[in-house]
Amino acid sequence: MWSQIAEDLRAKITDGTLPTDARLPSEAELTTQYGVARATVRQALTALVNEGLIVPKAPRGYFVRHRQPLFYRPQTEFRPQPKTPEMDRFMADHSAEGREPRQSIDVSIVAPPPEVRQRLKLKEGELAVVRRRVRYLDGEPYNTNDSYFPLSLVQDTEIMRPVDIARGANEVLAEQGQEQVRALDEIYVRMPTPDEVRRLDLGPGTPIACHICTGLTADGSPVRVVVNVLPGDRHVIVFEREGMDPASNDKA
Amino acid sequence: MWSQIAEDLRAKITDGTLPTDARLPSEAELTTQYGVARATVRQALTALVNEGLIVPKAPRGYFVRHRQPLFYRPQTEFRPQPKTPEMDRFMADHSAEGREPRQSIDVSIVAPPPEVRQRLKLKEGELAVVRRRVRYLDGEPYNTNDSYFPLSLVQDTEIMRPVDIARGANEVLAEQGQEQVRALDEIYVRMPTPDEVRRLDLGPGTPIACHICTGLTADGSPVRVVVNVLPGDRHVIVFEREGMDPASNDKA
DNA sequence: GAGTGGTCTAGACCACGTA
DNA sequence: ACGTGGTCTAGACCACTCG
Repeated sequence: MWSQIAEDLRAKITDGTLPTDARLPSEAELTTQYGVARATVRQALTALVNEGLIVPKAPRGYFVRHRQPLFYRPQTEFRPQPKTPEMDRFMADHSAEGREPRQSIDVSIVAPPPEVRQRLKLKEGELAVVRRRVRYLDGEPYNTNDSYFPLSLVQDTEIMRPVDIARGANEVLAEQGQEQVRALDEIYVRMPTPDEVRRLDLGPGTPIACHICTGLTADGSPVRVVVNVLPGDRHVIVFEREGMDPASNDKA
Repeated sequence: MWSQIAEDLRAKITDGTLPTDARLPSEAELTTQYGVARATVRQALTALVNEGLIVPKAPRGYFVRHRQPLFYRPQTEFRPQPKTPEMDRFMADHSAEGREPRQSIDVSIVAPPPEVRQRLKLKEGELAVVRRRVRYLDGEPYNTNDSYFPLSLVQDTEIMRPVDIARGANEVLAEQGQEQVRALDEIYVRMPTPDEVRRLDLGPGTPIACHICTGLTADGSPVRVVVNVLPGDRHVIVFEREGMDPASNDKA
């Protein structure tokens, strides 16, 4: 039974018999060891791969994956904070720590995907400007950050140029009379699309958090939608709260 | 090539040719249709299952999975809110909406798992009280909520009884001179353990968010750790913010 | 060249719902 | 009774990397 083999190996991983980065027995070894066909061993190993516990490295074997808190990076994203002007916060946060942050920016005019179109309250066919970015840390892709703006609001502004905006996009929006004063954050958890796998170089068994942030003006009309894709193996979302009720929906 | 088959089917799902709940062609049909062996078709289908796109239903076929926002449930968890006394917020929130909330409670004394032990700053071997709960909505498991307290703090209090605590656990802690005034929230995204799959009845390809909340007193010592496990297909984490900087670490 | 995983074939038997 | 997916076998060839 393949699930038995998987269970054995899983136990050895979680109890430390097979530590991080250790090499598992080869498929051939496991077939003789358990006296089953190779496909059966393979099914067990595939299960562990999809659980995110191990990773197959081409012609060298299966290896125990790095444990979760690899990048134990408290994201300041969800902690209300004073503005950090002059520089993108991602860059500022991480370059202060001996890491090497880098990002690619790419600006284009697109028909926004449905989930963005709805949040921006655009009609079918209306266009948006998207600033698509991939952030890297020490050369590894860390997350993506796609900011969508209604084309009508930002046409001919700095936002359409594929470089950092030193003042921040909010300033630019404010100049257009579209100051953003409120935001709605939604976080979805799901498996990545093949596109996301490519863009972020995700291993198998790596789920992602999709953080969609909708920025609103004082009168409640949306002026931007930011879609962040955060690979689960590289992110811990952290925030602090003051106040009495810590356990969230927990009272007892 | 199995990835070609997967791509074909994936396209049909995302473009709506195969809508939600539609039945895919059977493995046998696909083998003749593509002229390949069954195992090859199977590999393609398994990939889609692990992406969370389809679900195999025992002897009836593969079906397109419900789309993400099944329970489009704004969680109030992350929005600082006034206390709702008298009743567990989970129950209050959802019974107000024609849903049927239910929860099981089970209290025990345990050696806490490492991630809890560290956050409670307990020494190796020190014990904790855990109130383990599974929340159900309309009969389906919705999430789990395990609250850990240092045994020394809550011995012989209401917290050790396996029933709702009307006043809320915070009140009880406060009476012990351990009022919680601050909290640290961490959210991890990963694939579930087999345990979690059982407890929450998770389908394949369903990642989870693990929300760990550490409650602190005024002097910074931890008094409780709550581990919430939120299945990705049943949760959208939502919160609102006031203030200028909506796009999180996004400035440009 | 040897060993690895990646892919594929062509069978087989089973449990299980549905008709 | 039949068709479904779930499991398993016993092979095969490949591309790749390593020593």
